[in-house]
Amino acid sequence: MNVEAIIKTDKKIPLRSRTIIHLMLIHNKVSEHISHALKPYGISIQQFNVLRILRGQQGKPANLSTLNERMVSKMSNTTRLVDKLLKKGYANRIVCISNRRKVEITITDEGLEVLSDMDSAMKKAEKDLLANLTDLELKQLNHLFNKF
Amino acid sequence: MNVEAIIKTDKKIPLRSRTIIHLMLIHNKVSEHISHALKPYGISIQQFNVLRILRGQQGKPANLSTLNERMVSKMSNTTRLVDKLLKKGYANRIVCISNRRKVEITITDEGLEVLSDMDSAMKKAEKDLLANLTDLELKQLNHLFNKF
DNA sequence: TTACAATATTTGTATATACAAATGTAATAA
DNA sequence: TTATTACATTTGTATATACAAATATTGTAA
Repeated sequence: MNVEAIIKTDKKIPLRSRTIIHLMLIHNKVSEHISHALKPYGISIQQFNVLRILRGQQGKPANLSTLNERMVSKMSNTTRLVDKLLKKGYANRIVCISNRRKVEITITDEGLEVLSDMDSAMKKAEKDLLANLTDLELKQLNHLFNKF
Repeated sequence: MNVEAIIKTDKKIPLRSRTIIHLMLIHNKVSEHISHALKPYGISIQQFNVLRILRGQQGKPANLSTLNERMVSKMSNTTRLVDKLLKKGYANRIVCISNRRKVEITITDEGLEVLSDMDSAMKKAEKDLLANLTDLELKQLNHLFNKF
């Protein structure tokens, strides 16, 4: 993936700018690929992410602030994100009895089922995207990412 | 930036998944920082990017397909993106006389002026974001990015 | 010349997102 | 008890984005 070729410029881009642009380009590629992999399930990356968090709770309900804390990309409107999962029957939402300001969200059996299908699609997407990187290189990448 | 700490999990995440999540987290951080840097100018990253492309044309007008080709993140609706730049007085749009299906877009003097201010803000944002990375590390990062 | 396909952009529509304000509930202090 | 503040979520609104369909123009073949 050569930056200059992709954005069709013949100018030399300064190292820092180039790194940022490169990151953006790769992010686009990755998120497009993942969205595409999830498309058959009619679910967005964000919704998928929330489902995974709910499963990770192992039965224990999560409230909105917990979800927000654990989401990869925080967004201001977790309410409406959960709305969509409810409508699809993948999640339940009840008002918390001990503190009625809070809300308790759990994943349904149907949610668990589709999620496990999505997992395989996701694994495949990850494998495709990282096909040219060795384990060592992936570790180096993670190491460099730690410096951000 | 430790992935597990940020998404608050105590589970060990497989290397590939971890890399993808890490990338997403860093992208969020970077794009938030940049949006924030551009906020005083009331412009989005996408609009800023189009302005830079227009400047790169050095007077030569660009049409929509050219813009689309050169944009870092392609999007389906460059028309409306340019609309916003027109409304702000940063760009001009005229129908191409040799081929009236096409449209010729140029940057205005005012556009050039604000863009040069935005450049400094952008440079600063890049410097902040990459403060912990040496030139060698940046090169390594770009090298690894090439494998995507 | 007419019909058809290809090109370039625009418009419509549904959905997503950001941000601020509003709502409802609980905790605390006077 | 009554205000006041803090908390958790929801709602309103403006803007952004994805995708498909529509429009307008040009090129080409019968």
